[in-house]
Amino acid sequence: MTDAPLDAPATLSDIPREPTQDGPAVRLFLVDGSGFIFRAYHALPPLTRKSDGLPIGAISGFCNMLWKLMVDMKAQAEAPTHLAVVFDHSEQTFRNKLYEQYKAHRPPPPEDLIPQFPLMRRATRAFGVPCLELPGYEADDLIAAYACKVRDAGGEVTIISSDKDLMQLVGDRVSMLDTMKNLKIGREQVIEKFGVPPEKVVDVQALCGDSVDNVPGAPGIGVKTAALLINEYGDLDTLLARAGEIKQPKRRDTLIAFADQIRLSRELVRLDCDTPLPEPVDALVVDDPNPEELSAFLEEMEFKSLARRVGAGGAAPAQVPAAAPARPPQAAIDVNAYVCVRDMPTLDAWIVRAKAAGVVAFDTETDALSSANAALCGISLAVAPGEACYIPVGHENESNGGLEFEAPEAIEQLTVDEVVARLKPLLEDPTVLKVAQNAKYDMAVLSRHGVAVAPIEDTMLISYALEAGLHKSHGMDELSKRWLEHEPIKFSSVTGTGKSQKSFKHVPLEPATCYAAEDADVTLRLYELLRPRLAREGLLTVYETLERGMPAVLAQMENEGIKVDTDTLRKLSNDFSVRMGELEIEAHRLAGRPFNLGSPKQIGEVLFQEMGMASGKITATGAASTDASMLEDLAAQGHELPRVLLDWRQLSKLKGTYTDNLVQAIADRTGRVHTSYALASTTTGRLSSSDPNLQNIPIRTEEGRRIRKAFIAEPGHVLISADYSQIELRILAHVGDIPQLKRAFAEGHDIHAATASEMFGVPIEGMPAETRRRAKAINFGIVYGISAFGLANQLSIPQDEAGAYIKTYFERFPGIRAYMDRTKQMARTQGFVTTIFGRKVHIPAVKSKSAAERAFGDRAAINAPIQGAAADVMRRAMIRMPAALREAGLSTRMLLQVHDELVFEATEAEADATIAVVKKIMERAAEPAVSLSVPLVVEARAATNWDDAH
DNA sequence: TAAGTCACG
DNA sequence: GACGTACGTGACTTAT
Repeated sequence: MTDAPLDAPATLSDIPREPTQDGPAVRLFLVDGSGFIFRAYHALPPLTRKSDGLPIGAISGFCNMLWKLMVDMKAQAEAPTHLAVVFDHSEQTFRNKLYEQYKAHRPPPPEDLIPQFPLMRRATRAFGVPCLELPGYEADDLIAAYACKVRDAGGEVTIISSDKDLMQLVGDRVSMLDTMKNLKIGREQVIEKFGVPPEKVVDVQALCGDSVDNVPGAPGIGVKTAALLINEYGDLDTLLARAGEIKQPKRRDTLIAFADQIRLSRELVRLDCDTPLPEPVDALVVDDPNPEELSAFLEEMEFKSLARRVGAGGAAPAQVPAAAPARPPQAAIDVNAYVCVRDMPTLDAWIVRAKAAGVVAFDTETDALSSANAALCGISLAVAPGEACYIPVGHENESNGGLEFEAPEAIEQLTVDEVVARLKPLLEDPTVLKVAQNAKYDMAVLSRHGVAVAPIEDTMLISYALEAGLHKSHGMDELSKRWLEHEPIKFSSVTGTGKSQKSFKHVPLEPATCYAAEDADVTLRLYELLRPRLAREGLLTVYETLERGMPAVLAQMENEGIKVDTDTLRKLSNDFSVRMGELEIEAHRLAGRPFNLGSPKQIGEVLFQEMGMASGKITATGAASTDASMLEDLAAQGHELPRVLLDWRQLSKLKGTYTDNLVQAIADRTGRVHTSYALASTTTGRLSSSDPNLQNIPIRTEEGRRIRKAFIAEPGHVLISADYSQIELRILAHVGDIPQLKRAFAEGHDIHAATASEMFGVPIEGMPAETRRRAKAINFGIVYGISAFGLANQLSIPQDEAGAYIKTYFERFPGIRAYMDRTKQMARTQGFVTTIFGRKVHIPAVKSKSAAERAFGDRAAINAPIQGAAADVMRRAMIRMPAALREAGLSTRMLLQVHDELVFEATEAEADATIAVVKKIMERAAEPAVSLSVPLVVEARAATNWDDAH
């Protein structure tokens, strides 16, 4: 923890606030910035920022004190209307011209305080408070000038300081406040300290001087004597004029001898009301901090607990602390309050409101589920909680199957083109933040209408950055129920389900408006609720660098699609059918009866009951397993049928999952296959691909590769596959700090052979293939959270032998053990683990009552930082890729991502240049956030089909 | 809708 | 010390 253990208040938002600038009376708070930071510095232990050791003790205290002040201020019956923090300017001041020695003997500030000075100003601005400073003047001069100005205009001033030099300013409407001691300093307190009222403090100070500031004063005269003299003679000028009357010879002589020095001292301590004002008083009006700026700053400083407190307050209007349960956070969601926009003036009015708000949530409705073919039905906007509209553009009356004689009456709505044209400037306006739930979908749809939505935030990804692993879904319905305690209208309830389900374009405008506008409304509410948590929970950087840029990139990839060779796939499908038929006949012959080869249950009956083969392991439900490894075992025992079943299964899988369906998946619009990537479906940060899944296209078998060959480039183009070599093991070597592995990677050795060599003490040259295979299995096992059982299973060796390997591995690479132990520890104590890029992966299973589930959680915890970091690296590369290609003048398109591989389509002419750019971006993707201690290596190749590009 | 299986990293 | 057992996905088929 880097936070100051200072007492800080709970929240801002629940404290009633006076309207600012209401009436003429200005109530100004002026904070003495230097005073604040010196007190913070001395009050706190020397804290440093965890990530880089930057000293931040003073700035932490400063922030806590400032925040506490802001909260306390608002709690006052007559809350201040104006607030500023005043700083010394580091240059020489006019006092040095008067007296060279002024403040000359002051020791330099402590070394670890120096780097914190500039941060004070940033902190102040981050809290939304004006900073005041002026070259040639001290903070005290500015404080005096503002205090005089406001006081003379009939306002009130409170100076937040305990500096005695400022006490001369105290008066009827000017007081001081020592926030550390919670003391108000008024006229009485000044008299107590100086023995004179505030207006005579300067005279006393001129006499007694100040050793700290090197104000000379009169030698031998202290505060008591000075006050006595001033009270006796009325003021300094009178005293000096009548010095000869003083009875005590020493005092008399001193005052006469040092009269000039005393007058000089008075000039040095006197604060001048005529100091120019760098900002008008009006500029100091109290304002709430910009939550984003403040969050970003606090996160950068790594002030977690303050960020939490701050975020719980003003930044999140929707979040109500437990203290105020009676008041609902926002107006309840009322779907009947939404507006259906069907004319231009109304649309324009909403656009104006969105611009004024600076933030607009939006959602697109389309006539299909997958974005590849979807046409726009309408767009909804939300400009404030509860204030949302729906703009239909593509709704139609449902035809009655052509039974009517006349065409159905057209629906009165704006056209797609005019609405898009009108919304485009808003959606692309850099000063208006757009918010969407699963922005990728909306961006894909809109990009087909020539709209590049930016800047954009995604509530789904915010939830994912915050809580990956805690929930299966980060979909809007779940988020709404989870955070707003509101169940949105179900899509199926407006479209119907099953056979009678209709396209959204056929939904009547009234229910369509309720449904669509509610989505935008909910999205905006979720945004206001979740977004402040990012900074508060230290995940802003993760979100900004690993999540936020992805929707645009993926939308583009999905829209691009990839070409597949229909003929090849059809031929394959036929070929597979024929061979499956042959295998089926053979299987029935061997079984002695027909049975369904696709039914594990029937296979079990045939193999284990009728043919009497020994059943091995059982499935979760207690049935005898017939999976591939089981069938392999039986085949190895000399049985014929299992081999036939294995062959049939392979072909069945390939045909059913790939050949037939890929052809079906070709979109009419483009003639290409468009997958859909899920950004928030895995726990580790990986993507997933579906409809169709293009991340599991076969490659491991010869038959399978024939399918991969059907993924092709357009004529005159090539596909380029670029994949990270051993990225997970490289990350393991880095996080586990394994010198041998790091060296092997640095020198470009075969990592599995090097592992085997290290473990078994055999040279790499002439190493038996089996030895390397075992090391390879162990390396993979480690990444998965190894167990003797799992390794034994994988290698088909006895469990104790596998256990011995693991033991040897840990002895040779003790860093791995340490990594595993600390990772498990972290998971168990915090409930989550993190990647080197800061991504959080929650592992709730580690807290389970079941030992089995806990063990499962342990393994997931070991794997997540490795798999997750690899995913982080890939995301960074992907986000940077489009600009890098563009800047290189290349027209190359990124098409697919398969975890550690990217697939591009380039013209033949641009292939080589593309490979160079792609390799560079991918290999440097970790930088500058993380400096890996192993090189990242990318292998890239171009060919006309995907298989040959490997 | 669950279970079993298997394609991928 | 017992507990099931490599990590992360999606899609298909059968069976309920």
